[in-house]
Amino acid sequence: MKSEPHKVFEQLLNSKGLKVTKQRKDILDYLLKARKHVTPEDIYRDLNKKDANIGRATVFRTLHLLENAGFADKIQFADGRLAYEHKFARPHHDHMICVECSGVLEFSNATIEKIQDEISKKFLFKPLWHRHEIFGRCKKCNKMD
Amino acid sequence: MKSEPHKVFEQLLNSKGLKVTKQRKDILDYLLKARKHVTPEDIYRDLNKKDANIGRATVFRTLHLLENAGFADKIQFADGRLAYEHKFARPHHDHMICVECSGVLEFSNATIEKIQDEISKKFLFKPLWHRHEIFGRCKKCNKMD
DNA sequence: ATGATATTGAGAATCAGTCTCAATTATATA
DNA sequence: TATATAATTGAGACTGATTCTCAATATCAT
Repeated sequence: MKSEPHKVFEQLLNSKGLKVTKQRKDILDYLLKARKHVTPEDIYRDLNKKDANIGRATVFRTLHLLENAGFADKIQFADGRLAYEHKFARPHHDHMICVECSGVLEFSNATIEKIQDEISKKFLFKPLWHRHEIFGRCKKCNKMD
Repeated sequence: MKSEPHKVFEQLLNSKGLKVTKQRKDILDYLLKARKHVTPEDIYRDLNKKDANIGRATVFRTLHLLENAGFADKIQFADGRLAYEHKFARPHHDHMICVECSGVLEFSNATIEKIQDEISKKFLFKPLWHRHEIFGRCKKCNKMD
């Protein structure tokens, strides 16, 4: 049986006249099962380990599709590498990113969000999305100094 | 006569056993005079228009140097392009970035900064720097829709 | 001025991401 | 189910940004 996210994804594809392909399902699956942020290269490598072969281009194309549909979000590590996470049944949150181990902690704060909106309004700026990342050393990496 | 930032920069170089070269001074100068965020390519192009020829590698090397020393900050536009600004006599601030025209507005808010610190403390995360960018449409670009 | 050392620019190399295009696959409809 | 149409695919060429390599050059302490 299909999981809810797969259903929702297929609805999106149908509504746009796009096709439900094995590759698209595999990539969504991979994101759903990942316990952490994954890079496009992770997806490419791991999916090719198994049966299917899947091109790099398809990985990027599908990630953009998911991102634009609001089903995935990306973050960027301190060295510039991009990584993705799915957004199904996950409320909005921002990240603390360890500069040593690239570990990611999540946080969210209603007051910050509210102030952001007020600031935007004051500048007549229409916010579409934001990125709030705190870079530093996580508990573990901080100990080792 | 030398501006204060140049003095401070040369002190840094001396303290690290690095040399004060024409290229490094030119790049700092360029950043100090720029009225907006500039890309490495801007710097490369404009400095080569004049007398000096300066390599791309040197532009990147010097920007990293300035960034690590805390004399420059970078932001990233919606399409991923990087741009730099100097930080001399400029208090900390964050950015609103227009997804249409790449225009940048600055904001800063003490309450947000305070909450960030509290959150970090709660997670035993040692914050080093942060990036808080709101992407959207500026007043001008919003009108045109 | 000299010598030790850091820095430089040119161009090769790398890397992530995009593009092109012929072959393949999904889907609507007969 | 077979067929027609249009979207999708993977391979590999391409791009643009950044880094690397290295011989030539510039800085600086002496």
